[in-house]
Amino acid sequence: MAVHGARSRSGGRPTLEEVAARAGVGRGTVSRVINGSPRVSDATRAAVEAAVAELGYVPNTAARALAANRTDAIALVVPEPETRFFAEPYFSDMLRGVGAALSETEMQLLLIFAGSDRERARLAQYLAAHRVDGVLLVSVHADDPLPDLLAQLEIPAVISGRRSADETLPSVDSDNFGGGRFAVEHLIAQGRRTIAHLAGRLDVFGAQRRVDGYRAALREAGHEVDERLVVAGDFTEEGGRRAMKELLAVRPDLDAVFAGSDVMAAGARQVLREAGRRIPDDVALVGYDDSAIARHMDPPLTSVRQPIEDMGRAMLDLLMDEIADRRPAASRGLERRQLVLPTELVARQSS
Amino acid sequence: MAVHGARSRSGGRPTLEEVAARAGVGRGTVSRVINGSPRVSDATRAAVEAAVAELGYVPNTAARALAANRTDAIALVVPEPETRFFAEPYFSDMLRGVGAALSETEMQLLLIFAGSDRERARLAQYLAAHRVDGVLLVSVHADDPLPDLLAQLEIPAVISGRRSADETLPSVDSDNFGGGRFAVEHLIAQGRRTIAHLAGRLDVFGAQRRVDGYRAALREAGHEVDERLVVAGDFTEEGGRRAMKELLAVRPDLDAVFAGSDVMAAGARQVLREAGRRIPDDVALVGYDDSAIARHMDPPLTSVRQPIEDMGRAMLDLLMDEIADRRPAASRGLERRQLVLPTELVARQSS
DNA sequence: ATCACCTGTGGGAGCGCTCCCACAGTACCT
DNA sequence: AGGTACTGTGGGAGCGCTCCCACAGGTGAT
Repeated sequence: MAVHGARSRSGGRPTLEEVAARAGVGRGTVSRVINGSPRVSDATRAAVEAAVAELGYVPNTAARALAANRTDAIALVVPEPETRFFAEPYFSDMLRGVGAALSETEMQLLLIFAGSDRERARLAQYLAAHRVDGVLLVSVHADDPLPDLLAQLEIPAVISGRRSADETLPSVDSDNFGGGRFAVEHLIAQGRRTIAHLAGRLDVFGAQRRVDGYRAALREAGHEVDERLVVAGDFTEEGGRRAMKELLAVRPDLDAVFAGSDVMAAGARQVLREAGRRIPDDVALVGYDDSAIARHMDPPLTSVRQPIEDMGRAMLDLLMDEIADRRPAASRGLERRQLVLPTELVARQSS
Repeated sequence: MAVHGARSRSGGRPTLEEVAARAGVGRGTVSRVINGSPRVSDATRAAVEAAVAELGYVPNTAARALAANRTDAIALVVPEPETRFFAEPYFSDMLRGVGAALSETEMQLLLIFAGSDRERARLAQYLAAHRVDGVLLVSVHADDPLPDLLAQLEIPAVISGRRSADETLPSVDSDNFGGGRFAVEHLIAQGRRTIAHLAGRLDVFGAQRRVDGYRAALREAGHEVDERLVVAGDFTEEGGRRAMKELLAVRPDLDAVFAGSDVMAAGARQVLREAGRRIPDDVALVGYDDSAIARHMDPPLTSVRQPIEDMGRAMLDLLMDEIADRRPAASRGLERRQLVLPTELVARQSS
């Protein structure tokens, strides 16, 4: 038994018990001080804090998680093939926002990719094991089974964007409708008459809303909406090229293009240039996302900016609320749990 | 005591004990099966596996961590203000490599930013609490105290790049010397005579090595090295502009520029264009990193590519080895623990 | 003085695993 | 026949916390 008593497997780190002995109090009292309980006298608290400092005590997370049945960790789940995700600043900005908000808490962040089937299976294991207290879901498609899995496991989750107009999960979205409208209003104000729209994937709700905004702006300005001017790309550069060629074939007289992403705008620019159209002289071009590509394009691309960092921050705040208020979910409405943040136009030389 | 017996705080998830009862074996045997011990008969193993499947058993990570004193988690620590990091594809590619390698293990990945002092303090807490089994260090400066802290806490770590020629940590680097040399050899092959170098921060070892490669290529080709042609930037666009102006003032006859990063090349391009130099006709331009910016620049930028994804993968492999082989560190040499991966030139229209 | 009720505190029990000792059973030697 | 050495198995002890019950000592009403 001496063997057991002496093994000290945790690398000699002090335990609660040792802190308690040092401070001359009981284990429970130290626990109370560590966890900020008010039911401790000032003198005792000071003594414990001194002992903690002297010993360099740091709580053992695993023991705490086991005893309290929580993990103090949340996951940011990216259900995309990672490639697309990193191509745009969307992800990094969001991560920055989350990170900033996170640093005000004791939570830690796990980054989980769930692009491949294999990664999906791993994720399901993680969640089933309740290794996180909550989940941030980024860029989820309408038919993704993940939200259902989360609901079934009763794991709090917040989604970025909405899957449809009647999203059921707590969510943080940006004003895609407004973004589309701003872009088109701007082009109209510049005197453009024939404005095309390179839409994103229409099964993405946000992309759909941008189209709605495009149409609304045209109508409000008294322009008629020619549906041939709306061609769906798939958010990629190649998709942008393809759609732009189609557009040019159908309406060679167009004098402005609003693309649903900067990457698609980059594809469109190539095609326009090859067709001998000057930007912005012959055709004005507006992108979406305000990414690095927009700033470095030639000419620099006018683009619609979403406050992605703020969205990340807001998502974390919402999630923390979800985790904290574990009352029966039905007792609260969705009103306060769905945010829509504003978008803005960043004008550059392409329009 | 009925109260305690019935509380089932883990949300009704099955425990090892329950699996054991179901399979008609002891706790230890189930543990052996779960952990892949060979000391279990085939029949028993099958019975346990059946019970695991029927019950949907998933091990409790916290309990395992507590009992075994390991966490099955590693951290990717980014000691940079996040901003710079995401601006380049470096980070995302590395993360992709790490992620790919990770999916072959049971480990989970924590992403930790340690840019601000506040974040640093948090990180120190994490590490002191041994919340991870190992650390991947990305983009560490020569004078960073982090590696020492890690060594002191005896936490395995692998670093990307080297802090100096005699790096002590296990590391994965790319061939910066070769990269610099390829760029300059390429320019010489194109018939360029006066080749300038926009260097990065010279306190970054990799940037220094690129300069060495630049000099070596010139010498090997019998060119003389004019030190006025080497100006240090700071990896930023603004730094690129500043350095390019300086270069143009000192040697207006230059006909090629090798920039230590694509972002600096973008800055240089602006200045060159303002000075009326055509690219590549008057001045050839080569960047470094082969980032998205390179592909979208006008004209598309020739750039040196590092196999960053492979580096990420290699870093994880090394780290797993470090975690596994916990023999006295002195018993192994550094030879097998420092990798240098090749770089290659991606030629485009700017040269 | 008696009771009720606070505040502050100590410590037992338990979280779900892993580790390891003990031991039954079998196989192979001398 | 008796040893020796495996292989496979069960289960006690323990990891370091949190939760919560028990209780001491004080305060104020009766």
